[in-house]
Amino acid sequence: MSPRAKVDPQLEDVRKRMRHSAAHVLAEAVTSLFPEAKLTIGPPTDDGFYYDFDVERPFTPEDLERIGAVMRKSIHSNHKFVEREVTRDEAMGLVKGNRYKLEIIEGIPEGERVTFTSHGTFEDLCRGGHVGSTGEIKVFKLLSSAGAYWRGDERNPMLQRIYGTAWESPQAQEAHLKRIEEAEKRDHRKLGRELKLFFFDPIAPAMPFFTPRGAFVVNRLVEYVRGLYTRYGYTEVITPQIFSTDLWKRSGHYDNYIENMFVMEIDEREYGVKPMNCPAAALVYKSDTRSYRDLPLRLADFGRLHRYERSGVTLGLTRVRSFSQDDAHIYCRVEQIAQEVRGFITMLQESYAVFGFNEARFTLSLRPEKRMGSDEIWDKAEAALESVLAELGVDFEKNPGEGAFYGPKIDVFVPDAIGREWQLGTVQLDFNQGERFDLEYQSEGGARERPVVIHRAMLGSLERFLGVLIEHTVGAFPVWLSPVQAVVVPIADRHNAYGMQVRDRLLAAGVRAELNDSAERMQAKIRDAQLQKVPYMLVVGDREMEAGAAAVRTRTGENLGAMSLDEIQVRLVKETAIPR
RNA sequence: GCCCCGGUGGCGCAGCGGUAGCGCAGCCGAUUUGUAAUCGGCCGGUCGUCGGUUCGAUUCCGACCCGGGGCUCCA
Repeated sequence: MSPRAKVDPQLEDVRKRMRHSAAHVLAEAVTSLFPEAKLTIGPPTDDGFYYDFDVERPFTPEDLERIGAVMRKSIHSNHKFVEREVTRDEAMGLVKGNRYKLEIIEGIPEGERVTFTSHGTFEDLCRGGHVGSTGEIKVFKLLSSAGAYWRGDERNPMLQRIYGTAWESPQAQEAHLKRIEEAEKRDHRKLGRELKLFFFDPIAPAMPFFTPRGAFVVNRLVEYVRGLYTRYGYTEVITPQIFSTDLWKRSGHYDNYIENMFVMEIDEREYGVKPMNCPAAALVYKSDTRSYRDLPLRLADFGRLHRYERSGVTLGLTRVRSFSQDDAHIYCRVEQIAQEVRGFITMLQESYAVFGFNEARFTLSLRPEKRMGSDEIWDKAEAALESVLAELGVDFEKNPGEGAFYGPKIDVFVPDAIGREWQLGTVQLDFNQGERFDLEYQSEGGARERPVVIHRAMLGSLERFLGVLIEHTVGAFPVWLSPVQAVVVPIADRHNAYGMQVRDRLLAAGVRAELNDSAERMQAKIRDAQLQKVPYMLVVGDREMEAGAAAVRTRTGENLGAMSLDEIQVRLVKETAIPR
């Protein structure tokens, strides 16, 4: 399901003007109800608009209602939007006392027009882009208010933002609100509880507990990745959880990342819980002498990571403080970068196709101002990444200056149910770790050389991946990932014994089957299995018992009719196999 | 970290100065039923924590913890 359907550009333009205009009307209403409010900015957004105000106190839901009512009046009056150009001095005079608007005017480049737009008696500094009159704002709804920093900088004062949505017709708005509602039903936090996959407890904030069902899914993902690793030439290591801060000082985390780490003191020695696997990988690399013949060396590590995320930034499974990644570090020569990245991206594409993540977005982040490593190596590395993407036909955006100080990277983003994008996969070249840990290998000529390190994760954090996967599938995992793959539904008590045989046979064949022998009616058992998104329901009654069969129903509501147990077993064994 | 909102049995909610109720789930009993909820009964809550106001607090106030919507952050 694509997060945003394409709409025709003309309609998009009308919506944008309408929403921008709605923001003006909102500002007008707030100004009339709260004369002391200072106006700042109010742009249209993808599906609505907002306006930020500097006010004495935050808005309450009741305020929003009053504001909405005043807006409706203004729209009813159908005031024309009129734009006028003013001189800078005039503009400064018009906004005096409002530091925000002054700042905006100061930011307008010399030679550019400074304009104000008015409707009725309200006027606001504005570069234009409105509908003809307020009456053209067909429908709108104020949705919420929230704090937001001026210019998005937390050192600046906090403003109060009001969010709204506006559409060309009540139907369009209704459809939009409906979409939001539907998306909420897919929220992985809600589904995680309903499907009994995971939960949180205040005793360990932002650290998920996986129940047997959730743990099964996570483990299954790991098994799947391990299967790929075998084919793609990786080996796996297991490393410690906690290291003396000596290691973090050496790796640079102590200087740059310590505020995000869990640190403790034991026996007068300071330790840090690992937030990343790389230093441990470096130690594994150093644990033996390495020759150019050993490269590329691909070391996978599913180690659990802990990061102290600031309170207020965590979100369900998608942003947690305890997680594990399908992480690996590849040690190779500069000339091998392209080959390694190609292999990785190929594997990533293969796996995303398996999960149906067709809308993945790739970004290529290039050298920042502050960086380490020679220009020559950056040239080679960036060229390698870019050529691999081009060669594999991957669409990507370039983000100049966005690379890490230690190397360029490719990130892969996938949207959740409401279109928020989450970074899952990543490949980061690292010219730093070799130096810091004094990593080397012996080359053909016997010289000691530094390997390049490639950090890479495919599914990324398994927790986050699961969260996004739940939203994509609405909890209906592919059969091979389903914690319960089939439920046997006896119609009456006299079918329970046979039902148990059916279940045991499937269990013996490696299918995760359950028997629902409760005193409920068949309908209720089916409903329960449906709600739990169990892919197969095997109904057994007199006829099936007689025939050594089960009536097969799928969670899509399809009734496949009676099938022999042999047939069912073959089908389920096939469908529950981990893809490869 | 910042602004706002919220925390009542496993889950979803109501109540809001006189120590709590509903639905679902669970348990027990009855029912034995052909593709999304059979009926009846029962159990279950120190109303997030700590402190204050009050004769009396789940209800009011404060602090803290946790969650949510945003902002910031995500070397």
